[in-house]
Formats: sequence, structure tokens, C-alpha cells
Amino acid sequence: MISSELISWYQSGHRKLPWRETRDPYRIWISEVILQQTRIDQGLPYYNRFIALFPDVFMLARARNSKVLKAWQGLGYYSRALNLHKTSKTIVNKYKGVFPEDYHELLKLDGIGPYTAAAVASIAYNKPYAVLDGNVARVISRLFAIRVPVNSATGKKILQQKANELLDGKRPALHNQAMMELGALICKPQAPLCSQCPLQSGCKAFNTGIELQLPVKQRNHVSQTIRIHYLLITDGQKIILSRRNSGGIWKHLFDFPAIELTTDKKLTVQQLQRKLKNYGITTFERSGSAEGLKHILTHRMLLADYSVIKTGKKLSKLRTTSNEKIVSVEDLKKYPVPRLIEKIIELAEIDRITRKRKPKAQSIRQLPVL
DNA sequence: AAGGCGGGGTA
DNA sequence: TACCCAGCCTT
Repeated sequence: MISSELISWYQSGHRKLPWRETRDPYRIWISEVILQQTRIDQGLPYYNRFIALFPDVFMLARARNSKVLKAWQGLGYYSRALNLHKTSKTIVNKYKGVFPEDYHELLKLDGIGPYTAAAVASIAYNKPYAVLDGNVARVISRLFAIRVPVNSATGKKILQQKANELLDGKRPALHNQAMMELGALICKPQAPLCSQCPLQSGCKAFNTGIELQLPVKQRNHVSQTIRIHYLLITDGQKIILSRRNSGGIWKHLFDFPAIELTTDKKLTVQQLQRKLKNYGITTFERSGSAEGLKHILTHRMLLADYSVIKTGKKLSKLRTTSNEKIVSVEDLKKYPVPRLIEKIIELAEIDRITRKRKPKAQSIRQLPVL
């Protein structure tokens, strides 16, 4: 009943999107992972580039890890790209390149949770599994005036149950996409377009005038500020990159050697000299800098400074750690970096600095200036 | 059950 | 500012 209204509405005017033009489970999967916690407007160009680079699961499985991350650069939540790559290899090696159809089999794959498993199973294989994402949670919580927090365990259980009941078992692919489209276009968080909603008459929230109070969400995360000073250490030809190999933020992406500071303190000469001495740098010139670059993430705010450090020595003569890489400045753009680093590279005009420095080694100023 | 993980758009 | 987005993973 609800589903037929919903599907009619969907068919009369949904957005045309590339992953809706295919039944290829590979492409459906890629689109679903890209769209995890990501708006369609933001994900769409990434999807097109990604499919052009890696048209099938074999191409993806064969690709270098850095190339996959490079394709993901700027999209955030980089573990998605790592899991995507890992799972492509699983598909090739364990499933001979054919995506499993079974929901529970899909769930075993890295980076595939309840939502994505249901999405792939239903959209690619038309299996009767109801998706529950942010859109669907909002639609259902309003439809039935459910006040249980949608991000609590019990809330999810209740919503999933309702989603299962609503599902059109004969047309799960259409039904699921219609639910999400309704949430995105009509049942919006801020200003829902109830007058245009095909489910208006049966919507408990609308009928009682509480649609703006739903859905209920718990938790307000505090964001902490972190100050970090990046060092762009260059001899005029090459520069030091640092590969982030911790389990934390920007895993497996590259940034620059850095000094972490407490929020209200700036870098001191002593800190800089000590850090540089670890590399074996005793004479240098600080040829460029900026401070107070704001980079806002969901759970923290980074306040970034940087200094361009021109060394007297060739970088190849320096002591670097195993996670650090000395790369030529022209190759810098080949490495996957977070947005903040991308911005710093642009701001610091690294290539201009190196061109200027080319002519003669004796022009090096050996004054430590701050 | 709670917290970590990006980046950009919107009000 | 705060919230939201075709969520998942670890602890």
C-alpha cells in the first residue's frame, strides 16, 4: 500500500544517476561505499573517476594501493578505500570475481555492513532486504512518530523492523531506492516538503504536527582543537613526506613531518632546531611560512601552521625514519594526501620555490631565521 | 554501547 | 555554531 504510492512517486521523477543505469553489482557496490556518509553531489564525480580508472573488480584488485587512495583523495573516511581495495581482492580470489548474492555472505566482506549488504543484495540482485540509512531512518521515524533515538541500538532495531515490514518483497530494488530518494528530496531534515509527499496522509508525524522534532538523535560530540606545525623540508629538488601508518586519522595517506603543539602555543626556535637536528640538519633557512590554517573535521578542529625549511645539505644525506619518504617535488602530486596537505602544498608554492633555488648551490643562505 | 573516522553543504 | 550526509569498524 505505502510502497505502491512510494514507487509511483519515485518512478515519476527520480534523479538520473549513473549507478541507477546498471545492475552490475561491482558498480552498485562502489557507489554504495562512496555514498556512505557522503552526499550525492560530493560523491558523484568521484564515482565517475573511480569507474573510469577501475572499470571492473579485476582492475581494482590489480591496482596499486596508492593509486586507489589517490582516487579517493579528498573524499574522507579513507578506510573505505582501503577496505574497498581489500574486498576487491577477496572477490577475485575467493569468489572468482563474481559478487556473492547472499546478504550474510556480503556482510562478511570488509567495509560492508548491514546497509551496504542490503543495498547490494536488493539493488543488484533484487533480493528482499530493506535498507536502513539516514534517509530511511528519518522517513520511518516520522511516518510512525517514533521517538526512540535513531542512532541507539534499540532505535535501529525498531526502525529496521518497520523497514522490513514496509518493504515491497517483489520490488525491493525499486522500493529501497524510492525510500532513500524520498528522504533526500521530500522528507528532508530541516524543511521537509510535506505538501508534496506521497505518504502525507499516512504520516503520523505530519498528522500530529511534530515532523520537525523527528528524528531524535542522541550524543553531541565535543570537538577538540589541535595545533600542528608542518615542516616542508626541502633542498630545492626534493622534499620529505611522511606516511601516516597509525590506526588514527588519515591512515596510509601522506603528510609532512610535523610538530604537535598545545593549542595556545606556537613553535619555538628550540623545538624547531631540535626536530631538525634529528634529521642531521644544522644549517637551514626558513623561507616561507603561514599560521592559523583552520581545518575542521567532524570530531576535531586542526589549527595548522607550516614552515618551508631549506636545508644546506642534500636530503639524501639526512637521517629519516622508515615511514618517511624523500620525493622529488614534481612527483608530489602523485601521492595521496588529505585536503589540508593539498591546501598547504598550494599555499606554499613549493614548485616556485624550487625553481628559484635551482641555479647555484652557493646561493644558500645559512642563517637560521625565525 | 560508545567513540573514531573527512570533508563539504546548509541554516 | 551545529547538524547532516546511500555507515563501518574497533574497543
